[in-house]
Amino acid sequence: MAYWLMKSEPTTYSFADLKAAKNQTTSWEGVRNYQARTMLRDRVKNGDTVFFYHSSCDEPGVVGLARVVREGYPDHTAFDPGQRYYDPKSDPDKPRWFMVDVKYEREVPRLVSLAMMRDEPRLADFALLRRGNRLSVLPVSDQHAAVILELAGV
DNA sequence: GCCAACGTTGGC
DNA sequence: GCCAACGTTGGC
Repeated sequence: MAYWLMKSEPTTYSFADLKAAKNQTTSWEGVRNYQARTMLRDRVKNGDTVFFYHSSCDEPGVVGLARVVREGYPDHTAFDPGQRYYDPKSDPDKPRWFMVDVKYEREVPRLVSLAMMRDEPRLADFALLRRGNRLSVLPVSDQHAAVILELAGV
């Protein structure tokens, strides 16, 4: 099983929103970056663990764990002109964007802030911490995942 | 609100 | 194919 980190702005969709969602599950829609798209389509698998990361907020960091419960399928929000994530170039017959479903797993005993991760030498080469990183879906190695879980008190 | 770091778009 | 302009992300 692999580990992933997925970013969400809590004002848009928070970990609490996921916990309160129907079946505590949501589709991870709206990813409009090709690198992230390819991961969602081809690499994210059922049962994988997701680190739920809050971005653009008071204390950015990993706030909880989720699990992948449905593998990549077309992101239909790209087909609807009324939607925020509409993309006229995505054709239902040849979808450009993909999403997965994730399910709430647990909160972490301690929020793992971005600052904490930056201070952790064992995370020095973690992609999230690289300058200018803007990917909203990131692979997390087993080694990095173990460190994050340790910092989280899991 | 500022700004660095990208990604995308479109003229040529 | 190049590259300037523009838009977005996201920390601070």
